[in-house]
Amino acid sequence: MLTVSKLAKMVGVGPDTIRYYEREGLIPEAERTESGYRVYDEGAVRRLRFIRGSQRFGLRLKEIKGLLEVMDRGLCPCGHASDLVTARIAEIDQQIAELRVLRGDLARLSEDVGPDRCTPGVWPCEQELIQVGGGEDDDGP
Amino acid sequence: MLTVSKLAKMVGVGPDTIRYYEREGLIPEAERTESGYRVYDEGAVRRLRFIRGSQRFGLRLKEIKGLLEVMDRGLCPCGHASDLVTARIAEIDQQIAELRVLRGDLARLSEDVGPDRCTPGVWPCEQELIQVGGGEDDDGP
DNA sequence: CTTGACCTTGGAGTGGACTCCAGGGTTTAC
DNA sequence: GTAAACCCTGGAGTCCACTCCAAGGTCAAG
Repeated sequence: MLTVSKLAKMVGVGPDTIRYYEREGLIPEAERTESGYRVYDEGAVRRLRFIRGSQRFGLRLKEIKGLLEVMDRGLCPCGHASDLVTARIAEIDQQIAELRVLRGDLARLSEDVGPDRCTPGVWPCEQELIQVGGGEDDDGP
Repeated sequence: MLTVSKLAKMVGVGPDTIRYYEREGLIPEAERTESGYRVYDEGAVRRLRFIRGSQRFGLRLKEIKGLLEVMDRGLCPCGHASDLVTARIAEIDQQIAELRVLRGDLARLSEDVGPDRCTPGVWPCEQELIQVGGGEDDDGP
């Protein structure tokens, strides 16, 4: 019989996290001892590992909850999971693309701006950072 | 003479954002009209453009505040800015690397798991998502 | 003179996933 | 028998950069 912090240790989270997952409905309300302590079995370990594993793949608790609800109805969540994963891949590609652009901008910036670039009375980085056209001035309705 | 929302429009932010920056000390307390309205000049436009420009480069308000404080002391912030930018580049490289790993994992996952992969009584994605070794069991102190 | 668009303030809410707290009760080890 | 280490609860705090709110004051157009 597992107490909350033994379970926590087994899956590599804090006890508060488990209580939080319970509050959020990701795991069912735990059985209790006479004195009110939560008790868990191997099923809880599996469930928590599933949650943590899904998180490692960048799924959000809300989405994981959806997956678990499908499983709790006895259905296979693979189709649903596959959709989530496909969507996440697209998001990641998007994110990587954005980061690459940003990285390019930063690299250019760091060439132009440095400790040895300072000119009396002028702050090169200010110009670089302001970047003309910074204001998205509305061009009238 | 610019009111808060005219200034806001000029730099492409909401008026609340400007008041927020003031509260946070990124811009000095604005001059006021007799009736207490904030009034701004071109300097405020420059300052806000600097803030927004720095944000586009992924700098955090706290860091930007640091840059502005250097500038307010009459010094060139380029060295400091250059450090921040270098650090940010490293962070971004790290982030891109992590995202690439994650993307690879997800791609593999989505090959293994799909609507047509379901086997009666078995949920392929559960195994895939659990990933053996999920628990960072402590191996003793 | 009225209407509506602005301005003021302090404070609360957002999202995501925890994390920590006080003020109790319980169990375990010595 | 007592001290340490656990458990419980509800609620608040964390980070970040806003964003929205109510309740009131002010200003410009017609």
